[in-house]
Amino acid sequence: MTNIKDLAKMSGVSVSTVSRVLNNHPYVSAEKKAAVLKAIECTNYNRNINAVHLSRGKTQLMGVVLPVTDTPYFALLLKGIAKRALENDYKLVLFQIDYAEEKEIEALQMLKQKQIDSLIICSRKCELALIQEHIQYGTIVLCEKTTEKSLPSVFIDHYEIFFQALEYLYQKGHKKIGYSVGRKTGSNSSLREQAYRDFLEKYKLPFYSDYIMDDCLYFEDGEKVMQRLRSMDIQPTALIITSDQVAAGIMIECQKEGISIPEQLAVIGFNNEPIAKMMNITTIDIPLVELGGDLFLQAYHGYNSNKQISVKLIERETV
Amino acid sequence: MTNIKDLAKMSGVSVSTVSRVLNNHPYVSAEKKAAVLKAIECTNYNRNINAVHLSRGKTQLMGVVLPVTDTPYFALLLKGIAKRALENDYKLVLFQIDYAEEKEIEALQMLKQKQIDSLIICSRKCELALIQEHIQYGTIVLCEKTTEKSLPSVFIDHYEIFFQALEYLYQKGHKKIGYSVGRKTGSNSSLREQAYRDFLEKYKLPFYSDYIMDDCLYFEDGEKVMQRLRSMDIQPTALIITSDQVAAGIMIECQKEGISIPEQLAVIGFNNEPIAKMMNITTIDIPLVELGGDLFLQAYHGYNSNKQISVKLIERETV
DNA sequence: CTAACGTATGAAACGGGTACCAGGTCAATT
DNA sequence: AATTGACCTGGTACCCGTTTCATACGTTAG
Repeated sequence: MTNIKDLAKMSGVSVSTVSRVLNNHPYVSAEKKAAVLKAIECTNYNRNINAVHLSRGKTQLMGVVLPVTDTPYFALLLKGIAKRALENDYKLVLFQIDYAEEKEIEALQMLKQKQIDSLIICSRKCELALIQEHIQYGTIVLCEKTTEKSLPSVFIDHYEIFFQALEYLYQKGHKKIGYSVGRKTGSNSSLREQAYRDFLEKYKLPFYSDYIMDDCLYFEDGEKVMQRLRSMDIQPTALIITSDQVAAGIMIECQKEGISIPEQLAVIGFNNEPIAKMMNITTIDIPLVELGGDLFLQAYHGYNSNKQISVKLIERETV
Repeated sequence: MTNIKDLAKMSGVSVSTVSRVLNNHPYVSAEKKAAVLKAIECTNYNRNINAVHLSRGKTQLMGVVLPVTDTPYFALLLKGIAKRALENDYKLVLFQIDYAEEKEIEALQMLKQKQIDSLIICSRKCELALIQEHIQYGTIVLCEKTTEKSLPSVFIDHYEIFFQALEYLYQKGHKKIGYSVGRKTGSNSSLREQAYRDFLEKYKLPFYSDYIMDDCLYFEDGEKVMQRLRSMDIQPTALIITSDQVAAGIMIECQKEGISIPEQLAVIGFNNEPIAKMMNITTIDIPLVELGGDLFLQAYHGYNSNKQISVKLIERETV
């Protein structure tokens, strides 16, 4: 492998000059530049980027932490991030960590070790304090409503939108409302539960713990939801489902069983995934691709702001 | 930032000894080791991984080239790759390149520049020859049946399975068979078209160019397919759709329009995505997660083999 | 008793760039 | 004529580990 020194020797200039040519710096005469370029071509030279990284202390690499990539929520988020990364010549290091906290910590380590310049955490498991400790090593952007104002974030107010969806169902006459989430822990789910409890409180409705169903991420989880519903003494008349594909699964299941939607069961989906439009699912429109793009840009520029993304309910035919 | 020299000074040993401790090499006395460890703790030391990379010439980074991440095919492939990466302490650099050839080349560049140790190309746009040129810089694994035997690959024989699906439909009485693909170019699609033409040839069936529909990747493309079908003079009685989610879209569209499946239109999906099971779609089962895992392992170990993954038709209720 | 080997340690070369600083040329301004 | 400043170039410190080589000590086998 030829290196910058070899190039310098070959083209009869100093390494500084070669470096200038490589980086398109000014103040290089046309002849020397040509000589260097020729040497580069002859030797099929390529910079050792690790040396560049070491020297510069930057890697043009951004980490992205997410639990899975095969649900529309994260896939679309990633799509948005990747799109902006492409535009800005940044590479992404993917931490698909399946909610394993130690791998999350590993991502933080990589920031500390300068292997990545910045980090986007789409879904967090570790303590905020731990993240706080690491912001000195690079920008970290979260995708949640942080109470810690010092942490940058792009987020959706899940409390607000969830409350709004509940109110909407209530206005439509529903008093027994259940909901599903991807996992019960996690800040978004906490906010949702808070909204749910506050809603029940407001209208003096009873709380049934089995109305909250977790582990609902995939299409086929719709089946599971319907099974759980069947096992309940008092069945809900409406469901909020935090992913349209799960809602779609529910609809297909209901169709098989002859349960009519929305007459016998109302359903509100989430994310406004393509399937929701197709199946006319009433849903919460979340601009995930944009959101992902904003996450990238915030990490890229190192802005320390908390940007809220507004979302809205789309009325279709499942309520 | 403290570095290895500082540690050496602090603990009264040489940098070599510190390096030995850091890398768990033998031949370090207990006392010195303890002293170094103490210094590491006191200073909250972290290795500059870029220096390690430069020195070692390896990065523990693997590139993954794919056009998009938000279709089940690629999402599941990625899931399989990511799972193995997690197990083997490798990090992935994602090149979500939207079929932009120059970005594919960039990935190859990164291999050349030693920023990544190896590269998985899930879907290729550039010339094989170009890839060939780069194998000297690191392992490259393709996800296609390569005629160039010198390139490692893990693949599905799309010719074989497509022909098999066509035969299956023919046995069921279908003679007007259309199909959809994600994009028309690309080696898998070429193999499919070859199988299609050979099939028509075998049974002396006419070729209609509009029976081949491209750009079908997403759920909502099912709508598009049905629109195209409507515009045809002679409509096919059966379709092979290279993604179950598109097939699902077609089913939902047919349901809206009162077209019964399989009576009026037979459909074979692809991938055996979760939605296929749920909607009872006859499909080609492709173990994508495993396939992804194998891609990783091949890249990881640098095997230079061509591994074929076997797939099979799953009969359900859409044919 | 000595050769051979395992253990322990440090010096220094090496990986390959970047960027600051110093020094020089030449033309334009004062 | 002297000063200024833009342009050009090279030397070299620096980024920060890894690894090889040389050295030295203590023990064991022959």
